[in-house]
Amino acid sequence: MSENLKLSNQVCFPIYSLAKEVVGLYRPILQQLDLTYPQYLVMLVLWEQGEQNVSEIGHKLSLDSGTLTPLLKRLAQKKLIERNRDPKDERIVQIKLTATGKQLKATATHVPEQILDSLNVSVDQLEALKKGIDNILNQIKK
Amino acid sequence: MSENLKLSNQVCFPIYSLAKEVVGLYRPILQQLDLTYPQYLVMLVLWEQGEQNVSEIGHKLSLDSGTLTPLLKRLAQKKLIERNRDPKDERIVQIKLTATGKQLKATATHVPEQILDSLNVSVDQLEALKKGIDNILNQIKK
DNA sequence: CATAATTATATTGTGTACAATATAATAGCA
DNA sequence: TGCTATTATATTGTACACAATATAATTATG
Repeated sequence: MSENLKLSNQVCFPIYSLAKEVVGLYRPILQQLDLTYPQYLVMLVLWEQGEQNVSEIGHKLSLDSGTLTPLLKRLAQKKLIERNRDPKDERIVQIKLTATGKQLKATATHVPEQILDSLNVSVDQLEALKKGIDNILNQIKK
Repeated sequence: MSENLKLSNQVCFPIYSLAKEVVGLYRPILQQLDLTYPQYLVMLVLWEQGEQNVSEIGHKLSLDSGTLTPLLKRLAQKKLIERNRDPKDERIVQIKLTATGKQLKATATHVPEQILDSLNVSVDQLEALKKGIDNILNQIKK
C-alpha cells in the first residue's frame, strides 16, 4: 500500500479516537450535571436559541429523530425540558426548557473552563486544530 | 462567556461531528465488504499483525471487552475470524483470521483510495490535520 | 373537494460504546 | 500447599447513532 493510501487510515482512526477521548473528558464533568455529552449539546442549543422543534435541533447537531426522540424523552424525564405538540401543526413537537432546565445553565457555565483545563493544550494549538477540522468538514459536506 | 471559554465548545463539537462524518464516509464503502467501521478497524489490526488476543486488540483500538466481545462474535458469525481459548491460559481468547478473513484483505485494499477520494481534501491538508490531532491526543493521554 | 405527495416525528432493529459487575483461571506469597 | 490478589474475558444495563419503516398531519394538485 503506498504511503498516500495509508494516510486515510492514519488520519481517520485518530479522528475517531480523538472524538472518543474528548467525549470521555466531558463524562466526569457532565456527570455532575447528570448529562451525557449529546444531552449537553441539546441543552446548549436550547440555552442559546430557546424553544424550537425536534428537526431544528437535529439539523444543528446532525442527529436524526431515531437518536433525538429517546434522548429528549430522557431530558423530559429529568424535568429539564418539556415536549409539546404544536397546536397549529400536530406533527411538530416543540421543545422548551423548564425552569430547572434554565437554572442548569448557570452550573454549566463552568464546563468549558474545566474542559479547557483537562484538554491541557494551548489556545494556539486549539485554534489551529479547529481550523483544520472546519476545513475538512466544509470539504466533506460539498 | 469569554471567547477563550467558548473555544472548547467550538473545537469539541467539530471533533465530534467530524468523527461521525468520517464514519459516515466509510459506511457505503465498507457496506460492500459487509463491515462496519469498528469491524474494519479490527480486521486491519488482524491483517497487519496476525493472531492476537482480545485485550491486545482492545489496547490498539481503545475498545474494551464490552464492545469487542459482541463485535468479535459478529465477525465470527460471518466466518471472518475464529475465537479460541488459549489452552495454556483458559482466560485468554485468541482471535485469528479464517481463510475468508484473509481473502477479504485483497478487496479491502481499495478502501483507502475510495476514502481519500470522498474526503476530497489535499494530502497537505490531511497531513496538517493529522499533526494537530496527534498533538492533542498525546497531550490528553498524559 | 378529494386524493396524492410531502413533511415531521416515532418506532424498530442493529451495532457500537462504556461502566459496573461477574466469572474463571493464573500467579504470588505466607 | 492453600489462600489471596490479579488478570482476562464475558455479561448486563444504559445511552447513543443511524437505516428503514410506520404513522399522522399538512399541503399541493387535478
